[in-house]
Amino acid sequence: MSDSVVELVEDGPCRFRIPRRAGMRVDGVVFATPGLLPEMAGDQALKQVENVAKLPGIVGASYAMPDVHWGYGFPIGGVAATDTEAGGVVSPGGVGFDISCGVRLLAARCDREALDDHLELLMDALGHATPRGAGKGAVWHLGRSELREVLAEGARYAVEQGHGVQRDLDRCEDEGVLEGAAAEGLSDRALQRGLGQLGSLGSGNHFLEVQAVDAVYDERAARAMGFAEGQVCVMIHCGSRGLGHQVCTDHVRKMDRAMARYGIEVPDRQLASVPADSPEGEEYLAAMAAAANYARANRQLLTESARGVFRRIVGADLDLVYDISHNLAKIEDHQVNGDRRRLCVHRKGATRALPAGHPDLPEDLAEVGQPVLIPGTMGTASYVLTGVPEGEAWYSTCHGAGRVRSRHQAAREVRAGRLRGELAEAGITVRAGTARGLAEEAPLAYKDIDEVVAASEGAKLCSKVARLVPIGVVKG
DNA sequence: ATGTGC
Repeated sequence: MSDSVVELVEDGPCRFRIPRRAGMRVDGVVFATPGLLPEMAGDQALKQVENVAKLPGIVGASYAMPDVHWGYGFPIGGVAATDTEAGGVVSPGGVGFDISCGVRLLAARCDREALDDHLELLMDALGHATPRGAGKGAVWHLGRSELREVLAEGARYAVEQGHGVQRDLDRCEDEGVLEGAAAEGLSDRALQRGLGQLGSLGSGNHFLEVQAVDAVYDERAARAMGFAEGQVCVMIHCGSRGLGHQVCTDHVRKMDRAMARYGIEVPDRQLASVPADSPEGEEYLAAMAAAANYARANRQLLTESARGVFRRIVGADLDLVYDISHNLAKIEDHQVNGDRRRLCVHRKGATRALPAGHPDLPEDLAEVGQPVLIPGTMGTASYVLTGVPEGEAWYSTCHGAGRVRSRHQAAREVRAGRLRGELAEAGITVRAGTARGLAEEAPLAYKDIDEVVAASEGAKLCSKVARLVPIGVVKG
């Protein structure tokens, strides 16, 4: 089909536009440098940006972040907001299978020199204390009633049960709990999968990493966030495991059937969606919130197990810098053409980035903005950014490096043993789940994180606070 | 991402 070629117009620094044409309700906007545009053979990411622009009720534009790549229905690295008061839809594909997958950063009360003598011991202990791998759990074995509490109350319930401190809630997005969660709406299969996985990493690109602050670009922000150059940090990247996956599967199926009743047609079945304020839409948002709460509690429990290891081996405590999701739909108020509107903002592989002065920020971050946590790959840097007042795309930015090689292709090209050696030479020690998993996550399978962050900053989506480098990696 | 694919 000739119309499958996407027209892309250069439209300012780090910015391309996909002009509106037949069926599109808004433009597509791709924040990237030419070198970061998807070029993997068969990569349909830009076509997906165009498809998303056809969703009922979409406002602004169909946005793509510099780490954009091909995903289920929506591209990963996509942001789309719909007007809930004007028939705007919600789509599970706009959130992704790993609901509320996200990143949490902890600052250790020690500098990197403190690890010199016992890094291997520390990594062995972290590897031992961190359940991981497909289908594997869990730090906390739950009963059914406890699971319901986790789904309703998220990290707040974990902290109430003694797994954490008040600051863990103060520094978590939504203070640790997304309101409006309804565990009753979850299928028995979703609940069953959630029972045995709370406090586990999963697999793929999920990790727990010991890092050091390598450079600080914004001293004032770093101080307020709670870290300084040379300090040791722990970054945890994981999500809602099998439970979130099952919630997505269940609701894609339901919406696929319900769509016709609302007169909704989408260019790709993977974009299955219903009005956000319809019974099916509200049911999805409530189930999604429950999965998001599970993800936050999951990261909270992994935090507690890492804390135990750090106290025992290093004698240092870990303080939460922030916890932020990059796979979520949220109901948010925004200005649209001069009017305050209630939007359903889908961020899939994209991170909320609130600027200084935003009312949703905790008091001690009000003057510097929300920490935006961007994981690199296991051989490369990670970043802490913050939102900026210009913040287009409903205050959103990138979420990571973004894949450029498929898992299959990476596994074919990379030998795990050799990769492990290269990482060791670079001073990075790895505790891997499987050799295959390690190869699939090799740095060469991803875009250059430094370029992605530079493009995000160049597009005025965020501003750099600090760069972190890996020391030890626990891989799923 | 995922008890790794209809």
